[in-house]
Amino acid sequence: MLSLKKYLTEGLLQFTILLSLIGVRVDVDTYLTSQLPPLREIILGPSSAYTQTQFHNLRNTLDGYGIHPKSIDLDNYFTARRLLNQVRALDRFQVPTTEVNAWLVHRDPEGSVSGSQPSSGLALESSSGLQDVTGPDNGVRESETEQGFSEDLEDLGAVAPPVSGDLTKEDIDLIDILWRQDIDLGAGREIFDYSHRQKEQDVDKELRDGAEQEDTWPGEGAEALARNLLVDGETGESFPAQFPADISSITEAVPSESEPPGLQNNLLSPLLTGTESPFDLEQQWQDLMSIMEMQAMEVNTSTSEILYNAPPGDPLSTNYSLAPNTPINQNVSLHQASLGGCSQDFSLFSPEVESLPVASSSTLLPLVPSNSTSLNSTFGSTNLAGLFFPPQLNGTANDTASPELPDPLGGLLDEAMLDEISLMDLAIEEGFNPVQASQLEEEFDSDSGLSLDSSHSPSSLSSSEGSSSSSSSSSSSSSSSASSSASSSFSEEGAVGYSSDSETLDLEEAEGAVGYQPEYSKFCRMSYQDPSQLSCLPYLEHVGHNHTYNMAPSALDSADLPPPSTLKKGSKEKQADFLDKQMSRDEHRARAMKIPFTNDKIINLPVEEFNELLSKYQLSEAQLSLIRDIRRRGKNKMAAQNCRKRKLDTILNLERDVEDLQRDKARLLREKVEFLRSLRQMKQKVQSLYQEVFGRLRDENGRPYSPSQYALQYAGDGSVLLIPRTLADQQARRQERKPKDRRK
DNA sequence: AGAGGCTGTCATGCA
DNA sequence: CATGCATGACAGCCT
Repeated sequence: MLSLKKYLTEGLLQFTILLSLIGVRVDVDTYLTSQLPPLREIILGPSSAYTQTQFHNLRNTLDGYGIHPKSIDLDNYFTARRLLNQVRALDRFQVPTTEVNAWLVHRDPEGSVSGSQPSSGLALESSSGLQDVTGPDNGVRESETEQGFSEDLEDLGAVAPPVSGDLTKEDIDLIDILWRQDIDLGAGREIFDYSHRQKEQDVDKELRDGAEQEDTWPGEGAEALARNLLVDGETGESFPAQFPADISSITEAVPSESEPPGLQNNLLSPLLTGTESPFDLEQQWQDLMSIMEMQAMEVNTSTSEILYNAPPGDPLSTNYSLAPNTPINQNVSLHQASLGGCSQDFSLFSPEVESLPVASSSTLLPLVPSNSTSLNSTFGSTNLAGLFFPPQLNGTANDTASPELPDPLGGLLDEAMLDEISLMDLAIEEGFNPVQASQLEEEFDSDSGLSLDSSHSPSSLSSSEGSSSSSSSSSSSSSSSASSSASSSFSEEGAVGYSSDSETLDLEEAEGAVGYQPEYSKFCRMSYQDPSQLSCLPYLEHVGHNHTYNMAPSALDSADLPPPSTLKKGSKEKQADFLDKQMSRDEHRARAMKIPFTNDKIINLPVEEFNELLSKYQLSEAQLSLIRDIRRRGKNKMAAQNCRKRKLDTILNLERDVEDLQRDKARLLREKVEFLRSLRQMKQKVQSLYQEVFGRLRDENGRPYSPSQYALQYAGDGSVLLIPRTLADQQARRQERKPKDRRK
């Protein structure tokens, strides 16, 4: 009853804490009275065999380490593991927060520019947070508030994770509601991880029609182009174009502008639709890992230049002044440039220029170079001209619209992949593989649902622990309650201990000579039988190798008790025989040699006392030799047991470390996917903004610049320059060589 | 009967 | 050098 009460309390507490942490209020009384099945399981005790160990969880320590698998204290171990797992699982909900906090360190407080500055329309700098870029919640807000986008280029790297702290109350409520709904459907918490939510939303974006999409993108539901799917040149992942809201926000920041309705379509014609071929998951995993490593370097080298090497000052407060030495454009400043309507701007583009953005039905992503310079590589260049102008704008671009090479990451980062990542993560985090998970699921489908935790520990699935956790090895047919009582009494009595001596041992003293004392007393006293108990078990067969140390006395009773008739016959003889058998070889030898003290003393006494003891008796040389051998063997026996225990602990720790590392790996991978997704979106936005700004530039005569002749480029001081394209191309080539040289 | 696990023991090295 | 500990290897026993 005590354990039952503890179990109930523990289960309810955990459940309540869990729910409260995610914002769900729990009225325990209500549940108690309503007798919902899961809670009834908690109250009355689960019937699943997996939860048997919970019953003898009498000492609930939270260390979770150093538990010998053969120890009956595995219950504690399992409980601790389960609690730890649950606690660990709690942080999953908050992971994005920590990430964002770390990334926002890069934010330059001086880098932002008031939205009133029209030029800052490059909008890389408007005051709204980058969080607008990513995250379903943020996506909603983006359309709602039309804040445009945000942050200077230095912050581009910070776009990946959502700022949980920025979640509005509505968002949180929505999350809670969704979670509660999905909990009923059996969805795990991971579903509500940010990546999952984003995944879902992305899936929605891809699969749903416009009507459904309005649910998540209320602000842009009317814009059909918003449903255009863009495929990232880097990852190949298709995703919905988000420019409409962004661009409209830009145009709001430019008061003199009226937004031509056709512009967005021009800018945002989809490159590809999200068609992915079936793929082998494992292969993709390997590909993903290798590719990501490569791309990590690429991103680090390329994006960091443009994202983080930008001058700390406001790049746009001084922007648009032409480079003084620019041979052709020395008189042209963006400050002086008049901003015309976008439609006009684009109509004034050269035919090559127009061909791309206008052709919304084209399979080529506008602004994404289809020649060798992919968006990924060009984005890293500080040369915005090489960056954002489509190949059609370049001199070479018009030659052949070579089909865009599929990005090796394409398809790997799609939603299915993300799901797999999360699945794997789930499996790892829960401590068992998916097969086991499904098996467990089946079992708990037919049994108790909430008691699954006891088997989350991978080690709990091993057979050795199955026999050690309870008395089930020999009396497995006994009911759970019976076994629990048996094992509980067993554990309480500590009936087994380590000594080959049949004498009553002072265990404290016996263990005093052993290094691993606390654990050793629990786990390594394997052969010791209390004489009082031995008297009840006169027919134990294995004297030297007692493998029954895990069994409860009752189990031993039932297993080893002879028929009553034989027991009645000469029980004293049998008892003596048993005791005789129970003695170890050394004890027999000691008895044969008439050693006047116990083997336990021989083994466990400190050297001084041992020598003192020897000096008290007149012992022959043979006796002394035997005594020393007994002492040596006894100590070595304990040492061997310690050694084995240590070895086992090491293995278990390594196993745990592997799990942790796998969990970290999956998490990092997930974060990376998120980051890449966000980065991709930012690239698109910067790209569109480039076109936006460039299209509105006018020379002294009020005419637009030809994209084939001019390009925007970042200068070292943070300003944005309009330079001739030939110059820009040269610089771009130089930029491309640098990393190669570094690699050499 | 054989495999595999558990235990004790020995040899050896180290402190 | 004696002692204790750690550990690999081996054998015996058990399931």
